Amino acid sequence: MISKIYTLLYQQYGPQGWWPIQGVYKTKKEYTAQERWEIILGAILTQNAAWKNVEKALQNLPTTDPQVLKNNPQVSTWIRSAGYFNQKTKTINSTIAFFQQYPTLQEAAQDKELRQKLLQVKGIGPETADSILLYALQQPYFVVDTYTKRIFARVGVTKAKVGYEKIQQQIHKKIDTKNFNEFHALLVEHAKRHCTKQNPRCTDCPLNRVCTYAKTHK
DNA sequence: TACCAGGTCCTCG
DNA sequence: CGAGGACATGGT
Repeated sequence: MISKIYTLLYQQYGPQGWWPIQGVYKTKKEYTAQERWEIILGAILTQNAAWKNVEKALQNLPTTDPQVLKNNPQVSTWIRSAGYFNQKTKTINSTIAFFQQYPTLQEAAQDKELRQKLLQVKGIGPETADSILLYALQQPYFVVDTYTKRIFARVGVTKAKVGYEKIQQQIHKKIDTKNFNEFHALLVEHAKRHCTKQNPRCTDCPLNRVCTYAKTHK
């Protein structure tokens, strides 16, 4: 069923080309350090926030250079629009300090225990850690977000309340590593276009033939 | 007005 | 563990 969801969404929406920063990354395979930091910052800023507000915050930053941002008192005002700006400022500082133990981000990516270590950083939970690993460092971890949980629960793949690692493992078993990036992006697009929290649009939903929720909510 | 948006931490039972 | 509250802005 998980593979079927991927196929149906890909047929409907086509390649998404994430991570979504003003279209810049859509054709790139290798990122510069500056671009990787922009992704890391975006991953932190988007915690329970609308992406539009995150973009605004990123545009307010004069740079994504961690040396400039670290412990910079202006950061909390620059990122204000993303919400929770006091917490996120601390998380940004902690994350910059964390990565400074590595010579480069590329070398951090070689650390086999990087995920576990990232989860020790206050403010970095499983979703943010996996967003950093997958999108900034190209490591094979699927990003489970609120959209993934909602769509899977409605379709009937998972129970309403299943843990993060559990649902991630199911996806890791069924989806090819090279498509983790694309699948997550497709789920986000689908959640916004059809599988909204309130009043989902099931009538013309590309998943309605395989969805438990759609069958009971016409 | 109330609710939602690509979470995480802390506390309590 | 799991539930519940705190953290904060901007759009509808």
